[in-house]
Amino acid sequence: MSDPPRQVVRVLPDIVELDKAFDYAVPHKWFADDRAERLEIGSIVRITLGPRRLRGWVLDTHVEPKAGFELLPLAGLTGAGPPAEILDLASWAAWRWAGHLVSLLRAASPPRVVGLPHPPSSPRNPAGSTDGLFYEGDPVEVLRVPPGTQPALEVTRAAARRGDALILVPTAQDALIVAEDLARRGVRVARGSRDWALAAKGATVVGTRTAAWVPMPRLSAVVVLDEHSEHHKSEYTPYWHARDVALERARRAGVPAVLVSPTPSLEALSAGSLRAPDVAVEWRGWPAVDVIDRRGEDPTRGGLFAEGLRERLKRPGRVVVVLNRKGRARLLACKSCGELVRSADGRVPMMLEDEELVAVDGSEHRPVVCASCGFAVLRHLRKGVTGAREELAVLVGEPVGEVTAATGDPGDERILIGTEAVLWRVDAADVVVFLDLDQELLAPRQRAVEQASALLARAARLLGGRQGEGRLVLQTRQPQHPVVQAVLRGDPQAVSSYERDRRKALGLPPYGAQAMISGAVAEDFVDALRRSPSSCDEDQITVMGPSGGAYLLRAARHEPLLDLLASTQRPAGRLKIEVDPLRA
DNA sequence: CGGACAAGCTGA
DNA sequence: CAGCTTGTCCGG
Repeated sequence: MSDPPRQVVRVLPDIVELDKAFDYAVPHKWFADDRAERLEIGSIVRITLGPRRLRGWVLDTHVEPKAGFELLPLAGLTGAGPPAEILDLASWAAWRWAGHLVSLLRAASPPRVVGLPHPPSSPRNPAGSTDGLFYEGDPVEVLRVPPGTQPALEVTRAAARRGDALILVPTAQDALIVAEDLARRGVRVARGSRDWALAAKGATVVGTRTAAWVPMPRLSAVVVLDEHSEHHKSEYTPYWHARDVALERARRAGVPAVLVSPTPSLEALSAGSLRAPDVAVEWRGWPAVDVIDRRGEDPTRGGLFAEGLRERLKRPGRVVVVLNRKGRARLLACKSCGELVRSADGRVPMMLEDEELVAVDGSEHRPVVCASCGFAVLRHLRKGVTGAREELAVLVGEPVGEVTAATGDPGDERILIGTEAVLWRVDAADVVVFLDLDQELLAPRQRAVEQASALLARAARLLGGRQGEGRLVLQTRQPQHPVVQAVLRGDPQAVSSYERDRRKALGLPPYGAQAMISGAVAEDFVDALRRSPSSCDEDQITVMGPSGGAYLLRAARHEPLLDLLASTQRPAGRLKIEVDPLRA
């Protein structure tokens, strides 16, 4: 009927579950104006699909049209989208986190319409001197910096001196601090995806995790601050990690990356080479620590507050008390010797179930007897934040404010108590108390040790380094635990080694691959995986579960597991896949 | 995904 | 057999 199309493009509609591309003709009149010319890979267009008008991304600008097939014309050209190299990066991420490309393209697209095109046009940030902060020829570097100092700004300044740098930070507050610091130094700064168009013209980019996707035509370095922070991980499926996206991006662009953290993750340490400061310097960057060993207490009374805690709370200044009691913390302690009831290897707490002790991960059963002294009477250790607040107010004889993830701004009480959320609601403190550190250390999660370290590092940042008056107070029955010893000595190395050995032995990420599969159709999907020819041969993928409706897949390496997940047809219905889950 | 359409169930 | 539900297929 109509003229044959001069140009055919392939478009991915913005519908997550569809996950299928369609071809359209570029309208003839787009050649009369400049729209055909400005249409490029990643451009955001409007299409007609069945009865619907939808947004979509151009995946390919020159597709061989199928003969004898009438194509619909594109319905409109909306604006700029992720450029070709970001689209490739998003495809890689879709594989890496077993998700739909559409979800990642949403993260990689400008929040508001941006006009076309976006050639690198503006004046360059001068690419200049490299100073010792970037090792040439060592593509990924892990910089361990103690929490109480602020050398992170030195790193971001050094990165910006190299040219356009991508700087990822955990929170909007951090982004503001870094961006203002650089702007004061005359650096052209784009604030993450909110300044998408500016970034696309060429600038140093500072932002939280979505900034990992912003176009940067002249990327020259990548920096991730507090790379260990869970803020860098997406809260929605697919659960992509900005640190890993940024590392892949740096690798592809052939530019150096620096991962900065007081407590580097094993993922970081296995991606690059570690640089730590002098032992004495690092020690000074951690606050003074008070460990209150609760094993020696009279176990018949005890409660949340050890003897001696009251004086520490009476120290002048802001006091923050942390009690993480959201999940079911099921801790038992011996009534005689006070030792926590744990599995034989000491990693997992045990609870009472039908007249016997069962490890919370089900790995062990034994009779109700304390393993350390043989006493057969145990008691529960429990109490929530609200109850604790009232008790604490009585103990110190002054009002105490309560902060949880759900409450608003903290009041003006001198003493605050809350879940770990309280550590993000203030920006400085004179005393931070962990009422029950054992709950963190023994949480039934693979990453419990790393997460506990991260909490302590956050607290340490609020307190400042050892030259100040800040005090970190830890109530625990495990004073010898590597996490406790590490803060005490201001040296996180021991935790890294301990965790590395443990995870290597168990084949846990990053020394192995995992995927947690849940949702209504999890069972169907896992059946399909089992039937897949590639799952039964040499790749050795094991399926565990279901436990609480979720399956856990494990493999020695990521590639075979991710390839299997990507190549298996997903049944219709709710399916959640989390690669290398943080909990579990 | 959301619609179109076909095949199955129900009611009187 | 109308009227409704459920399932499968398809869109360019």
